[in-house]
Amino acid sequence: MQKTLKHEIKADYLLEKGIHILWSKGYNATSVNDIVMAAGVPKGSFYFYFDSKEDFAVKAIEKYFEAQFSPARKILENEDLSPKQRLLDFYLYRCTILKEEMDCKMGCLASNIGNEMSEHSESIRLKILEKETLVLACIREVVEEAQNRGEIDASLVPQDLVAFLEDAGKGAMITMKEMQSSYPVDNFLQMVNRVLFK
Amino acid sequence: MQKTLKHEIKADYLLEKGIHILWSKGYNATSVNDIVMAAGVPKGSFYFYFDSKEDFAVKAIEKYFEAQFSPARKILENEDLSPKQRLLDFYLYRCTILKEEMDCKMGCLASNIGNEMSEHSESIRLKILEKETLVLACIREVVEEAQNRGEIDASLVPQDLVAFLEDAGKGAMITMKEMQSSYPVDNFLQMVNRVLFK
DNA sequence: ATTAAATAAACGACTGGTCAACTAGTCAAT
DNA sequence: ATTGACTAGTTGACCAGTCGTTTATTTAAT
Repeated sequence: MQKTLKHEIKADYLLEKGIHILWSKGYNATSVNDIVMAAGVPKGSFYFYFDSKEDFAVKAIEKYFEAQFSPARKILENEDLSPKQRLLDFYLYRCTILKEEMDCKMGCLASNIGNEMSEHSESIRLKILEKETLVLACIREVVEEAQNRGEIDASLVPQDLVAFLEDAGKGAMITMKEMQSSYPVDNFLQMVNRVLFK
Repeated sequence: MQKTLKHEIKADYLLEKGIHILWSKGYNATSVNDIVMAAGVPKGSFYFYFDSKEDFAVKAIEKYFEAQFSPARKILENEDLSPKQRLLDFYLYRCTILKEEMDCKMGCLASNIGNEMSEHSESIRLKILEKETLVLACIREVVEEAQNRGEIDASLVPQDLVAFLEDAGKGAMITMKEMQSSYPVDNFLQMVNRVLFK
């Protein structure tokens, strides 16, 4: 068991170092060499901890979601605030991260890799789908709560509304990368306010 | 000048054959070999017609926009219909293309390449930005017309509305690829109707 | 004769992945 | 307590193949 723990720790270290490269350069432009060099680990070790580059990417996506979504989820589940306020805070938080932490240039790892690889790697596609479904479910719960309280137009189908908002955010993120400006994300936020408050 | 014409024709032929590969596989996963093999042309010729792979991509994006946006633009400029109806038709048309012609798997070349390459190729980034700005302007014109006629809520800033809709469509397209389902795009369309009709 | 165009071969660099040799530590049997 | 078998972990050389690009040369049209 000690071995297994140690194994996991080092695999996690590789992931930690590799995620940012994968995030910034995408899948195909990131080489196994890039990853092991960033981690200061010989190439052979990589294949002791991961079956393949694809396997690494799948695990990187998993780790990415855990790291990124956890704090956002806390906002969503903060019982001190009204559901609607939680939703607004949630989107504000995520947009702020996008803009500030990543200089409007990196977007979201899952979205980047998903767009690049969905057609060509089923395991990557399914992993992203799995995680995004989870995120959608969390948001939808709060939307339903808000509708029950009459804070949000109850004629909107929660699933559809949430899917639309997530997609709109996704698109704004990509345009943000293209423009290297925060305008699309700011605009998205303003529109979210408008939709949710209408 | 005859030479130049012939030159252009063959360059165009290369582009035509290469665009679909670039579209489907993305930039990094598409090799110059893939392109010349698809066109049945020896590799050396490629570099007679294009400075580099990057140059090829830039020109492919240009050609792609011309081919894809032209018919959509006609819908937008059809004076027989009201501006609002034109907008609805326009989005319906583009979504239909996305779903049917490409089996929910390919999305939009510009969006794919933009997301993959914006951070790493300034020439690609700027070309996409240029073309998308043009598209935005065309749509905005019709929105303004619709607002003047009172068909669309005049309190919405046209630029912001159009940017938001385009981004939402972009995001829906990516999710469509991830889900391999038309739901995101159908949902987008329904939401557009809701926003424009409100 | 001039020159655009076409071509195959080759370039060095790099790719994802393999592998046999090696180290260090564990544990059971002596 | 010491041994030897075993094993998790480590390592860099190496593989066959591909990458984007360049080149020298040939072909074809003017």
